[in-house]
Formats: sequence, structure tokens, C-alpha cells
Amino acid sequence: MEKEFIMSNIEQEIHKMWISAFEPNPVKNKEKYYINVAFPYPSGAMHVGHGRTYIVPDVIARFWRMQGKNVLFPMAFHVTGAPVLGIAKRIAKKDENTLKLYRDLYHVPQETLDAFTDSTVIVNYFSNEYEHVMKQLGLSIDWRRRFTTIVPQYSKFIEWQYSHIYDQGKVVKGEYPIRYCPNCDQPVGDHDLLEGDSAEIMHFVLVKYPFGEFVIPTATLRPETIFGVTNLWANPNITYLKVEVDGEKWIISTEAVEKLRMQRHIVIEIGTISGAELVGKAVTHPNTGASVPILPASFVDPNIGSGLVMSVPAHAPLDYIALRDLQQQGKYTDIVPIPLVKVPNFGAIPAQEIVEKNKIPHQDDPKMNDLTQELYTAEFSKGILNENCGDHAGKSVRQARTDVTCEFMETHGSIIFHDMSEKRVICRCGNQVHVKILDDQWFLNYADPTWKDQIHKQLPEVALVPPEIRTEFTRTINWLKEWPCTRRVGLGTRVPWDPKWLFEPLSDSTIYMSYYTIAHKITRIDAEKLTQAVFDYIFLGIGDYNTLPVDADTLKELRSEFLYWYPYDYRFSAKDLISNHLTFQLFHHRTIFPDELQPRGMVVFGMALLNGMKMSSSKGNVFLLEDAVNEFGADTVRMFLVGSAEPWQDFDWRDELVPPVKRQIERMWQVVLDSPSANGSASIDAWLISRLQRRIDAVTIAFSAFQTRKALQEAYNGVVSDLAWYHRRLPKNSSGTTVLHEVISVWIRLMAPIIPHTTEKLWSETGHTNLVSFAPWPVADPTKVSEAVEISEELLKRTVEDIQAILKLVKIKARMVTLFLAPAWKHRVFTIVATTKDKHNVMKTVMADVDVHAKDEDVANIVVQTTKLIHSLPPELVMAIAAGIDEFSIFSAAKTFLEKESNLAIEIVAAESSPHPKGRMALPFKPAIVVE
RNA sequence: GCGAGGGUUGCCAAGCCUGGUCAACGGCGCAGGGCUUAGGACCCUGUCUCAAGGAGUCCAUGGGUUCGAAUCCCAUCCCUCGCACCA
Repeated sequence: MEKEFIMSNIEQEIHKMWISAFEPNPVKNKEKYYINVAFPYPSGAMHVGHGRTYIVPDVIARFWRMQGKNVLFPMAFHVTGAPVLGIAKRIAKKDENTLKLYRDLYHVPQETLDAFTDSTVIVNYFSNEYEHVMKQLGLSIDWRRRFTTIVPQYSKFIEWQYSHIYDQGKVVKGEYPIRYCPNCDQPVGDHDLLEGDSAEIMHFVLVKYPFGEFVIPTATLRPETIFGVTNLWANPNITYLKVEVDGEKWIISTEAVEKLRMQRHIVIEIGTISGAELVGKAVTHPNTGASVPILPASFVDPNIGSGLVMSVPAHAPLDYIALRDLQQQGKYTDIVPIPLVKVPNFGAIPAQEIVEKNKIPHQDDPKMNDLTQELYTAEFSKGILNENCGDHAGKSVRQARTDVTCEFMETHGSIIFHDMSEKRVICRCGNQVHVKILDDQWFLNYADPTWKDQIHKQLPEVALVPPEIRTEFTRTINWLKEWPCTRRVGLGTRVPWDPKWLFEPLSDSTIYMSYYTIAHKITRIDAEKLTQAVFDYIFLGIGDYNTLPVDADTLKELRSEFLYWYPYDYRFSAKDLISNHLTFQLFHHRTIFPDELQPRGMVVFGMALLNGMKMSSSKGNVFLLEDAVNEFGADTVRMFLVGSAEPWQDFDWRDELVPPVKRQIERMWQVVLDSPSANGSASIDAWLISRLQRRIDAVTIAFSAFQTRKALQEAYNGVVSDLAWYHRRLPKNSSGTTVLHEVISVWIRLMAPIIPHTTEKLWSETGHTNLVSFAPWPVADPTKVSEAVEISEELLKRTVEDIQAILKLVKIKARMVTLFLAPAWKHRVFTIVATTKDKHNVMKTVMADVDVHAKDEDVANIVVQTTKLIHSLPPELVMAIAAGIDEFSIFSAAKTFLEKESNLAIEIVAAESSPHPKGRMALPFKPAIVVE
């Protein structure tokens, strides 16, 4: 049968056969298998990195479906959140970068792009694109269950979920620092920033120095150095404000006033004082009561902290230089740095040392930042406080920092002051962004020890792939604290008890896997009727369905469908979600659902690279999935992504590696379509069938363990290499025997989860009327496994290799090859060595056993050789050989084959019947070979 | 810095848990041969060094345990991911 292979035509044809094929409904007494994937946020087109995330679960779904399970694989779209709002705004403003991305990279048609000023148009467009590409890839998704997270029914579901959590007291109100633009009067996310998106919110400690009736606060990240303060710095060129902060009189910079106000402090301006006026005066050290002078420094930035700085010249290079400069002018010469921290590889005054070693001439030297960082890091990681630190002496810097902070907050009125880590953090509107404390923010209280404890107890029940990630989950559970679960802007569901807030996107997608089970049916119900009690009945079985606003039959149907599918069996997601989403969903399942409905397992994916580089839409380093499918075909893309790495490993899409994969599929196509002409039988048939059983087992085990790459290697490369040896061993004019019909039928099915289109077509081409997608998975038949046949082929394979190795080395023109087979007593030695557990007495056992005439040969040497040989063979093979092997008949039967392979005459001789000295080299499973 | 994972022969990548089956699976690339008008594809062979089927050196670096280590232990260096209001 000669048939041209055009992948795209086949794929289109097959997609028609699959319409509505993968829409499972509950079937009584049929075992279900429910898998799901973290749903996409459709703000752009899919690239090949996304491909694997959805292809691997599909491969697994297809495998279990062929195993006879009722498999549910649903998909939905997560459109909650703020990023699309930003995108829509940028498109409305005709931002060139954004337009370029969407027009040129994502190929969005102009008229659609024009409508992208509406964020819902964006998510709808890309949701449809996602579905289109997923269908092209042949994903066996039940599309009836598709939904988005802003449909009214889903919002009702979120309200139901949170009302329960709220009632349990796990949603609490608190305050939280966020980036905020005073001009827009809104929180700013990364995507809203014009500049400074790498800036973090830093938490400074405000140390207050009494100054007459005032206090002068200084902001520091290193409160433990308070003991080494020698002076304060004030900028003599600016004017400070006298203010009243929460009833206390402070002196701070103008810039600090607004920041304090945004951090919930009441600030009243009462006067001014120039920096120059402050210089020369002194404050009181809050701890020691010592007098601390205020010195002038032009480097003090009114925009950072309070606009006044405490100086620790022994440990802060900048402070040291500033002081040195003044002292070189003969001023303040009585001030000496106070060393506080002992650091390995540094002397007593590290700041001085590092500045002098690097010959820093003045404060503005560009190296200053790096040096400061170097010293701070060294002190933080390895520093120990010395005897100048009072009660804190002997503590690590890390420890002392926490302790001193607590101490100062309790006894000296210190407060936490939040500020950005970079000076310029600019909102899209052009204004400076500050830190604002939201005081009515809602939090999920993951810090609740009872809740945490429940998750810790449950985690061992959850199957995790790969197992190494378990420790990361454990750590995440410990590390999670209150999570702000609401925000002001974006798409999403309103908080029922506080409607000015919306649920934040990570918080509204924690138990949606349960919603899939009823998603296709709940759309029939008017959202107004979806009360708390309705969901209570569907998901918890609570209440009387006769008294609810939805009719009883529908309710019972939804309830039973949910119970049929739930709990889910496996959830797939990328590894970067362990520290939030994947752990959150454990918390939420635990607190909503009973024991028997908790998540059963998770598979965590590695990251995606493109030609060795990180994939990034903004940098243009992406390859769109749709383009890949059009260029190479869906099956090629699938097989490449499955074959390049196991799911949990990082994978790299390398352009040059893709075409060879397509050729492999074409090769399979050819082999399968050539097979019907095979006829007759051959002695090698039994071997091929035996090997096939092992391949079936290996593939089955690999798929069961989510080792899709290994499964592919066994299913493809394994079968191909078996077929290669089989063809080599066929009689001269045979191109295949009827055994191929069986092999081909199995092979198609083993490959079906990975390349479903090609195999579906091949399945029907080879005369089947059902879909291979639902064909029974092959089962290995142990009665078809023949150890003896496999060993004899192994012996031939090794011998052929050895003959060829020798032919290559030998200088003479060979005429013939003689094989000398090891005598019976050597086989006896082999068995003894292989089965004797006490390795030290092997020689004794052998000498006692082997009969006398053998002893004029070098028995000891043979034992050594045999031991070496045994070490170099797989243990199963060794045991099989030890059990007995008839080499003479194996080689006799394969004489023609050996002659064909070597193109030489072959003679097979028992070593003991020949005087040839080389014959003594013969070992079991390793005949002596003489070429002449 | 903290937490998790990882560094294998030109490249990608198995093996490591359960030490000898490891010169180390498989794929890619490269070289030679076959096939072909030619190219591609396909098939065979080779791809650390020396060599009658063997030997030597090798699995980030440096030590250690062991009869024996890519595999176990210790130290060091390097890479990736996460560190929160964001999908």
C-alpha cells in the first residue's frame, strides 16, 4: 500500500472524526479518571512553551482512556485580574510596543485590535484562539465544560466559597503596604509602571532621637548598628519641616510628610527649620543617653526615609568617607568609629578597611554602591556582634536585627517605615509612586496554625510527581502567612460582604476544578437562583433539594455528577506555582470539602526555553504554537515536546531538532502501511513477539508514572530497533512475515497517546472501524515471552559485534571465521561463579567441582575471566545463562545468518575438539573467534 | 541573603535513591560507506586515547568511605526556579 503522508490533511480529517468524542458523562460502574491543568490567562497568543503544559495531560488522558477509564479533561479560561486592563489602556493610547506585540507577534487582525480598547474583547478573542489551537493540537478536551471566571454562575460559586471561608473566620481584615499612585488614587501593579518595576517595598525601622521637645527620626535597614552611631547627618542645603506626627513633634524632610500620611499617620505641619541650623546641635542616643552631634552631609537625600540619617562610620562605607572628609578639614576630630560587628576576613573597622583597600577618593565614587553591598552582605551572613552591643553581644547580625527591632518598637517608640528600594518608581500617569498602607484590606489567614496543621497532615496523602517537590510544598505551607485576597481594580467577583472589593485572581481560582464537573449544566440555571443553599446541596450534600429555588431533578443530577468525578486524580501545573496556587488549592479544598474529596495528586512541570533562551513575549523570543503546528504538524509538535524531556524537567525548543521528529513519524507511517504485504513466517518471529511484550510493559509502566519521554523512547525507538534486528534476521528474500500484523497493531496503540492523528489514520487504514483513541490498550502476554529465544539472539548479536570488531582490527584479508565454543566444564564454572554468594571461596568451590582433565588448562585464569564477564552482563541474563544454554544449536541454526553478516564462511567448532590454541579463550556466551 | 532543584562524554539528555550490568541508554550534530542523475530522505559503520574482541583515562572542583564510586559522605564553585498581592 503506497499512500502519501500529508500530515496537515490527515489532522484535519481526524479532527472531524473526533467531534464530540471526548465529552464524558458519568457512567455507572465505569471507573473515572479526572485530570485538569492550571487554566490559562488569555492575554496573548499561545507559544510552544504553553504547548507542553497542555499536551502532556492530554497524553496521559489518552493513555488512561485506552486503559478503559472514563476520562475527564476539561478546560476553562482565567480572565480575572488587572493585566488586560493595562493592555486595553495602552492600546487605547496607541502605545507602539503594545501594538507591535499584538499586531506583529500575535497576528491580531487590525479590526480586532481596534476593539482591544475593551479588555473583555481581549480575553474573549484569546480564549477563542486558545480553544482553536488546542483543538488543532488534538487535545481531548471536553469543550462543553468551558467557562470563564467572570460568568455570573461562576461568580456565584466564588461568593459561595468565600462566604463559607468568611464564616469560618479565615478571611480577616488587616493592613498592608502596597505600591500606590497618589495621583491616580489607585494601587499600581507591575504592568502599570513606566519606570522602576524592579523596585521592592523595603521595610525600614524608624529610630527616634530625642532633640529637645522634638524627636529626629532616622530610617535604617540595619537597626542592630544603633550601638555604633557616632553622629547624625543632616543636609545643610535643604529646609526641614517641624511637624506633629500622631501627636509627637518630629523634624523631617518635606518629602517624608506625604509618605507618612500614606502610611496612616496624621501629620500636621507646625514650622520649618533649615538643615544648616540643625548642624552642630546634638540629639540624645535613645539607648545610651549619650549626646550625638548632627553633622552636615550633602549626600543626604530628602526623598529617602525621613531625610535625616544615622551614621555608623565603622560599618557603613559612606558614613566613613563623609566623616573622613570632614576630619581632613580638621573638623570633628574627636569622633572615632565604634566597631560593632566581627566579620571574617575583615579587621575591626570594616568600612574603613574596604574604603582604603579600594582607594576610594570621595563619596561620589561609582564603586561605592558595590562596596556597600559587599560589606552589608558579608556582615549579614557572617557577622557576629561584639561587646559594644550590650545584651546583644555574641548574636549573629541576622538574629540581632530582629531582636533590636522588637526592642526599639517596644521601648523607644520605633515604627516600621515603608519605602521603595529605588528612587524613581513612576506610574503610567507620570507621577512618583509611594507606599500606601491599605487598612481595610482582606486577607486569607493562611497563618492560622490549625489550618496549616491540617494541610501538613494531608500532604502525605497527596501523590506528587516528581517526589522531590514534596519538601518545597512543606516549606511553602510553613512559610505562607496572611495573603491579601482582594483588590480594588480588575475583572472579577465582588466580595459579598464588602462590595467595594474584588477577589484577587489567585484567590478566586482555588477550587474551580470542582466547578468543571457541573460547568456544562449549571449554565442552564439562572445565576439569580444559585443561592448559598443551592451550592451547599450540590457540593456538600447539605439541605433538602425540595425547598430550593432550582428544580429537584436538576439538583440531584448536578450533585451526582460532582460526586462521580470528584475528587480529581491529578492536577498539572508549572513549578513556579508551588509557592502560591498549588498550595492555596490544598488549603481551600481542605476547608470546603470533606476528607474523601481532597486532591489526590499533582504533577509539576519544568520551565520552557526557546533555542536555549528563556521564552519571553515582551522580548519577542517566542515561537507561537499555532505557527509550529502549521509548519510541522500537530503530531510532530506533540512528539517533539513529549520527547525532549520528562514533564518535570526544563525543556528547550530547538528548531533544528524538530524536523527529524517529523521524519520519524513518516517512517512509522511507511513501515505500518508496508506491513499488510508481509506473509509467511520465520524463526525470528518468536523473538520479535517476545520483545514486543517487554515493550508493552515498559511503555505501560512509564505512562503510569507520567514518564512520557521514557514511554516514547520505548514505544518508538524501542520498537524500531527491534524491527531493525528482526529484518536483519529474516531469510534472504523475505521483507516481513505475518507476525508484523500483530506488531503493527500494538505499535499503533502504544504510540496513540503521543501522536493521535497519525495513529488514528493508521488504525483505520489497517482495517479497524473503531477509533484508536478508544481502542483497548495492549496487554503484555507473559506466555509469549521466551527467555531462551531472547538469550540466543543476544548471543548472536554480541558475537556478530565481536566478529566485526576483529575484522576491523585484523590486518590480513580474511577468508573465513571459526567460532570455538566453550566446553561444558566452563559452563559449569560460569554457573558456580554466578550463583555462589560467598565470593571469597569461589575458587575453592570451583576446584572441588570441576573434573580433573580440565585442570591442565588454567582454571584459575578462567575463573577470573568468567567473573569479569559476569560483571559485564545484566544480572537477568547471567542467571539465564547459568541455567543452561545450548550454544552449539544456536550457532548452527544461525550459520547462514552469520555468513551473510560477515560475508565470510563460518565454521562452528567445540573448543575441546580442536588443537587450536585460540580455542582455549572460549568462554560461555563468548566464543573464541579466529579470523584467517 | 533565604528556600527548592540541578551541574554527565561536541550539543540535548539517561543513569545517581537501591555502589560492580558504565566508555556510560537514546536523540542531535559530525565523518565514511551504500542507495541516487544530483540533493534530500533512508540503511550501515564510526565519533576520549591506544589496541585481535582488550587496556588506559573519564561523569563541575577538591577531599573521604569502600576490594570497587558518575552513583554514598564532606567542602568549594557555578546554574535554574520561588521569595507574595502577581498571572
